[in-house]
Amino acid sequence: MSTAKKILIADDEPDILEIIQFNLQTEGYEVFTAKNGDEALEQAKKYQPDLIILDIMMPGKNGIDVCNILRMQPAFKETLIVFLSALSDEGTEIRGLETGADDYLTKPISPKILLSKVNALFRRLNKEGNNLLQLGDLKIDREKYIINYLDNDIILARKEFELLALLASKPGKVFLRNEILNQVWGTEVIVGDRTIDVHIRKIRQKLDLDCITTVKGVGYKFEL
Amino acid sequence: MSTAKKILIADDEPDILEIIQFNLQTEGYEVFTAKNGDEALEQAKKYQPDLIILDIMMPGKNGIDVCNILRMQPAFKETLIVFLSALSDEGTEIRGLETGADDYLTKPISPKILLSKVNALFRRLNKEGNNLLQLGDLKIDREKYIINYLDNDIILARKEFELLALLASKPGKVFLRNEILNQVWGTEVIVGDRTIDVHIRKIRQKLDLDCITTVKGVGYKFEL
DNA sequence: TCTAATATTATCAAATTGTTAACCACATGC
DNA sequence: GCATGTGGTTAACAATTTGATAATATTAGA
Repeated sequence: MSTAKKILIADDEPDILEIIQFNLQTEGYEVFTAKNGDEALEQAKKYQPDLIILDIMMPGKNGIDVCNILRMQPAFKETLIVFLSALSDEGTEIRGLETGADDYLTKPISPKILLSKVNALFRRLNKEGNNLLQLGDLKIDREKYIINYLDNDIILARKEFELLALLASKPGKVFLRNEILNQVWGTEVIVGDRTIDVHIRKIRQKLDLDCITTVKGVGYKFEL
Repeated sequence: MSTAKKILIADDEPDILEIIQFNLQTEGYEVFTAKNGDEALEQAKKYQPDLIILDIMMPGKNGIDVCNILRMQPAFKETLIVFLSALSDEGTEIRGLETGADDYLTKPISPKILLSKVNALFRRLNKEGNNLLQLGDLKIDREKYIINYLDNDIILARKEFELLALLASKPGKVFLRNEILNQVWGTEVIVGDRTIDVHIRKIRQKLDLDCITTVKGVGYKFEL
């Protein structure tokens, strides 16, 4: 598990700052605050947050200025930036987004919705790359279509791979033969009784690892 | 330059569909539309859009259902999904975002703002600022259309280049034949079964480097 | 023990991909 | 206008892999 995500909030209204801070902390985020644009820049440099929530109207440098300054620096090219403003006119919102922000939210906003939006942003950000199951020494990469056991790549044919991926998607769960047929073969195709067995056999053989258990009369399950 | 980004819009109000379609097309996006949930699923499967804009209240399957169904399929795990709804109650919005959507917009919305939001989403998604890929001894310059291997320039034809550039954009990832067709050939053109193979063959030949692996029944992947 | 369920093995047809050559469209230079 | 070259697609066939089945052996459990 990675360390908690860091969020910096900049707003000149202490009340709002506090409410948001409380809600985000409750959700497990590490939160920093700033009361104006210059403080926001300082804090950003100091803590390198993963997400910055910027009010637009602040004394001194406003939010858009801050965003511009940040986006010019390589260190903040990829940082998530969200505006949170009472200004809801079209021009400002468009300008805000074109500055390179990832979202533009308008006050008043429910803390829960803010939280959902923040979660959605992080969800998208983290989606980069990793589509793989890690099960002990066994790695199943759906994107690369590779099984890796103890650093050895194992080549499975399509059906074999899909079957193993299915079983391994819920370790311990017993998949009925019907479920397996539906998931791997689809509902249209009809195949004989022994087809599943044969594929299971091939997986067991290639993996050389006792990880698929037969539950007689029911189905199969994956377990290390 | 890669092909235009594809956007699918699903809404049961023809007027809205048309306005949004027009605005997005003007901006250079390739737009598909659907009048209800089921149609949205069909179109999504058919065109593999980069972004899907879903109305929530639609006859038959509603937007949230559609999102749920899409997110369960590997092919749509990474697709951008945005809700656009007249429902502005907190519960729905939160549920929408937790379903795995990237944003939740409320009607009425100014076309310009929608455009800005869409642009912002694509901006974040495309980490590609770098027009040249460096992969071991292989350099791919998307701007100049030049491949260089061990200091030798290799001339590839356009389709060959785009195909290689696509595969190399995510080393290791297996690109389905469908994905390849959509990305390199576009959705309008229909080409025969062997076309991809022939191009792959030409690349392999010109590159004289074993970097493209066949995953039978699935697709191709680039790997050094 | 006895039986139904599963494992194993070999085999073969079907599906998938590789390879080559031919064809057409289009651009280029003469 | 005419040869020439290039890029892109397809057709035809070869090579390969896959996955289903049949036949048989083995096992778990009532």
